[in-house]
Amino acid sequence: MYAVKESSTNHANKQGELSKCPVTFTLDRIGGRWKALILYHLIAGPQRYGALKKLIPAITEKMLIQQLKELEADTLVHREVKPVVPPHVTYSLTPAGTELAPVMQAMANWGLKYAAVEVG
Amino acid sequence: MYAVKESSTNHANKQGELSKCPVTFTLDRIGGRWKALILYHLIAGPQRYGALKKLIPAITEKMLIQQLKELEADTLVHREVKPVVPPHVTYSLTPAGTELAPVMQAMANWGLKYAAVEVG
DNA sequence: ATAGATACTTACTTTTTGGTTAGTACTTGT
DNA sequence: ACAAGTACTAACCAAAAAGTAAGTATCTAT
Repeated sequence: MYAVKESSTNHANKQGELSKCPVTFTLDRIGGRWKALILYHLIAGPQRYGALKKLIPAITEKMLIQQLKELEADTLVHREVKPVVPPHVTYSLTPAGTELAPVMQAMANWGLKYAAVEVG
Repeated sequence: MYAVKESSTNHANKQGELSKCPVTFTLDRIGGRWKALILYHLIAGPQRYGALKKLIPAITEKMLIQQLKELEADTLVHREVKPVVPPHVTYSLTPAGTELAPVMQAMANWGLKYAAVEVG
């Protein structure tokens, strides 16, 4: 016979939630499938909405806009609208977004090295 | 009246999938809510399963083990079992995992800086 | 005999994320 | 009058990720 299990639930563990570690803080803003990728493509400079769509062909319009909005809300990207028709909207990194560049750059470096390993 | 929409679906865009960018490659292995955090806590050195659980109180056992397994399958972490009872299992970074440290370190740096901004 | 320690495993449910498909606004050029 | 171009928006549904709660194995110490 075995003793009754104490529980390994998230709820029971939530006590530690407030004392978040810095990595968790960052992950909360740039985690997910798309955000780091979007930010990466903005490092080189501002991009129009349509340009981002082309740079990240796998993303759907819904996701691209949703993620851009969230990044904007977190003040990582800046959105600029030229009042013309058809619309002309440009996205760029804010200072806070720019300071994330090392993260994406490190990812790119690692990816370059190990993608090559797996192929070759 | 409007023209019929072409489609902005993922399927239609999948042509670009093979020519993956290096960031996507990296994200495929360390993306998600937990992996970067786990790797971060292994930078300082090998950790037992139970130690990781304490270092990351918000994670459930199921997730911790599942993520560790995936990281192991991607040869980012190494799992070592001492054949004793009770079990004694140690996780550590592989060379490939170690080379990801700059990513997590950059995240930690940014997190430290901007978490402070939000509070202060 | 049984409780304790450690590292898992499994079945099930909920939550979150993402995809599909369609539509809108507005102005210029034909 | 209408098609084209650009940047969205919204309703609905499916899939993936994560959470919950419980159980298992094995040896040591009591």
